[in-house]
Amino acid sequence: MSQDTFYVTTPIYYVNDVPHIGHVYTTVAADVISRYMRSCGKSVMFLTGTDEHGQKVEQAARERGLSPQEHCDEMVVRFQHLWRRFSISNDDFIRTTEDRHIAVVQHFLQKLRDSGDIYKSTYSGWYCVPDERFWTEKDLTDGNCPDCGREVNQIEESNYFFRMGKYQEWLLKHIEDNPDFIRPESRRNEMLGFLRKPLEDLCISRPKSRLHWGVEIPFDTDYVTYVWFDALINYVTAPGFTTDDERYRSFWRNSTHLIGKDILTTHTIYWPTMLKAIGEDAPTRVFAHGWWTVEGRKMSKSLRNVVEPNLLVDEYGADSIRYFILREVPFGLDGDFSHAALVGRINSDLANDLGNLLQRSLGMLEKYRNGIIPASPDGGNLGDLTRDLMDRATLVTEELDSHMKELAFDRALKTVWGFVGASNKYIDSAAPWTLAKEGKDSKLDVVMYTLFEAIRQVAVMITPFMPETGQKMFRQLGIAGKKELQKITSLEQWGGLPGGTRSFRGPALFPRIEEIPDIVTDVDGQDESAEGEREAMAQEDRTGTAAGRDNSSEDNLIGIDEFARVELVAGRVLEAERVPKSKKLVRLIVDTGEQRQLVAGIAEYYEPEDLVGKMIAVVANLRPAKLMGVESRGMLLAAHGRDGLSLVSFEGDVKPGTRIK
RNA sequence: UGCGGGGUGGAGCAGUCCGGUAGCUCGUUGGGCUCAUAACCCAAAGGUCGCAGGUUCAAAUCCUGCCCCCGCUACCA
Repeated sequence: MSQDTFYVTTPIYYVNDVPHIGHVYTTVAADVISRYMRSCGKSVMFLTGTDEHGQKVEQAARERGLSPQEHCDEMVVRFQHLWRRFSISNDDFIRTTEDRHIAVVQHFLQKLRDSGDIYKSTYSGWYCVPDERFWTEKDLTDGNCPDCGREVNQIEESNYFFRMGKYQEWLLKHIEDNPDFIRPESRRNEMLGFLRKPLEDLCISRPKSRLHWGVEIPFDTDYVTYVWFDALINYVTAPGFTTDDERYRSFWRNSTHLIGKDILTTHTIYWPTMLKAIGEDAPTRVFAHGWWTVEGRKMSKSLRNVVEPNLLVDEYGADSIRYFILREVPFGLDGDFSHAALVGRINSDLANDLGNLLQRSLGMLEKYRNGIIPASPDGGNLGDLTRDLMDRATLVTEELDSHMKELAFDRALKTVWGFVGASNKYIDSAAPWTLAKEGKDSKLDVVMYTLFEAIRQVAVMITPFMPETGQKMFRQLGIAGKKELQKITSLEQWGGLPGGTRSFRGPALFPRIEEIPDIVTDVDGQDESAEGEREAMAQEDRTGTAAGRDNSSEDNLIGIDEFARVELVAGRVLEAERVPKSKKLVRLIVDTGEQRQLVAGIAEYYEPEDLVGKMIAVVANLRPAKLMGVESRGMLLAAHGRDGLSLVSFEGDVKPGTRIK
């Protein structure tokens, strides 16, 4: 029974996030494996959804003047709509703010409480009021908030903790005994390494005074639960934990979590121990895939519009993108998303190899057999060429299956494309045009039938990856309505395609793309600002509040008020010396009305002694930072390009501390 | 600066753990075919496997040192 079920999940995406290629990647992978398993006749459950609790959501909602729930209801649509565009076939979509989920989280918490695995503890630490964040002693920068540099207060706080440490040995053994639990192997080793250190207990609550928008702890209404604790439980909520036990168990027995490599710890340490503590099994498999760079660079705000998923679908179609992201890079490794590579794949694999195979075959069928696929030749003199192709089909089906079970999507596709190549070669070797010319009708029947059965098998195999394309192919093969002939199960035996089927030649599956579209053209020439944008992006990822303003990325104009916030002053360099062991840093004491210490990365261009006495321009209200242990309060201005660096200076006499506008 | 990843024909990669003809895709060149989306099929050219030492009968692969690139971090234009 359990062998016939298959359960796969994506992470629940943070509802504030702007959907990007990473979200698409995980979700498409989950979709492909789901479609494949269904095609194999399994009972499949495919779950995705959104994580809707937490402070950032609360905050973003407040800024928009909405209730958190209203805010979520609006934001969630961006994911749901995108998944429709990408032909995602999820069976359920869970939102952590749904009653069904909240009930399970509370049940979970109560059960842990009852079994004694939750305890309350008081500790003290440092709290940054404006940031609403808690820091430990060692987080602090010069006694201030490491995030904003502002003052922090020592407070005492009580919270609930889950006795995670108690399960360390069990978990270690579980990982050792189940080599497939954490995949790929490099990630498994990483977690085994992680578990060499003692596993600490996990804080699972937040006082409502700090955070309201969350699942209330059932045994203490002054608290809500930690977002991760809430989020992970979605995986058992959806299949019916506590509400439909039979269904839940049948799916949980064969469960796969697909995740990005950044959330490995939560899924392979927190989650299994949480389940263990309430007497439930760990998920069967957690597979962590890699990250995408874009055009060779880390994804940044400016690059993001280059891979904005909706634009990609507009430009290339969902199937091409689905194919590319799974074909280009082994699942589990990092990869690069470049339009040149994408266009290369589309032209070479999809247009030339696959599309052209169908097109030329249909052309011949029309020419030689009026578009009707001849009857299946019964046994006898098939010839070596035909036999070879049939044998190869069997092998390919088997290979595909083993790759799919391993989630090795790239190899699965390579295998199928090997067969596409063999089919193209079969045409050349069998030379139907010669057979037609020479009037060798029965031989031509054999070749045409073999060819179309091969194409049908290709269509079946690629349908999980490219569902629209699969359907187009079935339509052209004249078997659009014959669902049984579209499933992997129909490949067990050669010859499913009925003779006498009328084909419908349609437009090319994938027209060649001759030029790389101009969504890419703004990629270059942004090097100067790449740094800042990278930072902006990182910031945004953390806060996730960019949704409203993200679409205005072209417009980087600021208002005078915004500029006015930057406090620029003139300053005289009093002292300058190299920061020991640094490559570029110079420590400066500058008189800007008051004396302040700056650290500037200009040592490659200026000798410290030459700087003394110079007037420079300084950003005075920059957040202090520590560079190689030396505090810098402000930043000097300089022009910096490929060919060097030049300090901004003044034309006439200026008094230190003079404001620059 | 620390940690991690990497340097293999024009491009992108595999091979490195477990030494022994250096492989794949794209591109290039030549040929074939004419059914097809200038597509398909065949063939060829093209590589000091980052550098320098060492171990070995034999090193892309093992050892030592060095150089360079990328990511996180760090050294704020």
